[in-house]
Amino acid sequence: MTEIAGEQKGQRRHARRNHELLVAAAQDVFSERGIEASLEEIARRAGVGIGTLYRHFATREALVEAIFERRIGEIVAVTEAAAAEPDPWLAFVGLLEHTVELQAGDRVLKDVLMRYPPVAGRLASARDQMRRTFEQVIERAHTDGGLREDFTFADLAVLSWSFTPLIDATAEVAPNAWRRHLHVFLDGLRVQAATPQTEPPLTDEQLHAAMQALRRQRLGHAR
Amino acid sequence: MTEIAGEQKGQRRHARRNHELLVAAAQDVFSERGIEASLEEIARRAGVGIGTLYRHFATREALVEAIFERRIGEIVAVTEAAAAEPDPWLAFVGLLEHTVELQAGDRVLKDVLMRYPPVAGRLASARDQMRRTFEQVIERAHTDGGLREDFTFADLAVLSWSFTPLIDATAEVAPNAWRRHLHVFLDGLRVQAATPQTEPPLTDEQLHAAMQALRRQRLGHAR
DNA sequence: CAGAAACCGGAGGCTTCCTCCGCTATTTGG
DNA sequence: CCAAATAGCGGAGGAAGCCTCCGGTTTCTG
Repeated sequence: MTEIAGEQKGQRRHARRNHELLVAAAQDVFSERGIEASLEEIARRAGVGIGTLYRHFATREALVEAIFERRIGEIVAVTEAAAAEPDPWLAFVGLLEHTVELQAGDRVLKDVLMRYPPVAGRLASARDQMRRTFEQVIERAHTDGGLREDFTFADLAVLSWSFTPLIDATAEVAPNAWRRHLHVFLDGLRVQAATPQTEPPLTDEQLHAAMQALRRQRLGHAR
Repeated sequence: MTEIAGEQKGQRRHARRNHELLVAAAQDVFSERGIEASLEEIARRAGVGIGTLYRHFATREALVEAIFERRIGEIVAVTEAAAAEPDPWLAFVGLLEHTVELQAGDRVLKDVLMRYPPVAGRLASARDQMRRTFEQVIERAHTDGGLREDFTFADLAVLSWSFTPLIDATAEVAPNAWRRHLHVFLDGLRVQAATPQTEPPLTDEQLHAAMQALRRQRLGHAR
């Protein structure tokens, strides 16, 4: 179904060109209007028929994925750079800060992380790589950084979702407000502050289900 | 524009009846399908033409408001009950827990708080009353409950928004997951855990603007 | 250079939002 | 008690978006 952008012999020149025009137009339109922008407008802006858009990208998700294929390397690089900090606690804090900064600075990215969590598909391997990085940083912070022991990767995922409404609300008026929220949370994440938790962390299965629920609930129910 | 449900002399019997049918149908449909459910379906379910729906409730917001007019007293009561706890810290914790419980337990309420923050309108006085309650509880927790000094009402509002994605994602799979998140945050809110904040709290104006941004950004931009 | 494969674009069916207006039901004045 | 007035009803219809389908066009290949 989905076109794989390869170097197919029989592929017409304009097909590739249209593919790129569409991705570029989608990038523009999504960042102006949000991830729910009209696909017809994207086709119009790309100077292409709506049918062409749908042939290249069978779903809105496919279009989003194509946009992120361009940027995913950069995102992975940011997380790995943060992980390179030698002090375990500072690495942990930096990783969180840079992750949220990325979300706060790019509306499309934020929407994607919220609404189209990469539960599967071509971006999955990048996601897995990021997960490993996060887990290493958490591990280091546990053993030698003063991070409370009961904090898991799933907690981190959940935490990153929680910033979305805050970022949406304050983007125009106080674009750094999220830092205040994170600061308090970080104070609660130090081992000295920790008080026994009663609620267990999400298991991997629960986390996976939660990501899918997020995806479903966000836009439209009947599909 | 909006009908004021009074005891107008010249008002026909069926007008009032339809008003109630619509509110009841809206309650049902919104809780089944979410706050974005089709208004035409609400009209169908109420056994009424779409035109009638729009005459009674000029906008979706008006319909939402009418639903909450029924429940707002109960919500205020919950917050005041929590505030009645004598121990200042426990009162603060209980207030937060009960507020989030309310959101987690009622999909429509959660959506409303997120998407239609009562920035104005008939529900404003209830909102103001709740704000006073919250501020009193915060004040008590500051002076005698071990709450960190830099925590303000605006922080609390922002905090309550932050639960939405978490609740959405985990409602089916781990309906108490939000408690874990809140627990960490509360650990960070104790004065012993507090570390100096660099980012100032939102001012009232910023909070107001943030609420309006939330309202706008959520569903549809051009309206 | 012609046949074939790949590709294009938009018409059209469907859904939803919201407005407008002809019609019905209820009320009220004579 | 009967009509004129008026509050209220309901759905047709325009606008916009989603997605499918298919006749026509472009590009490649032999």
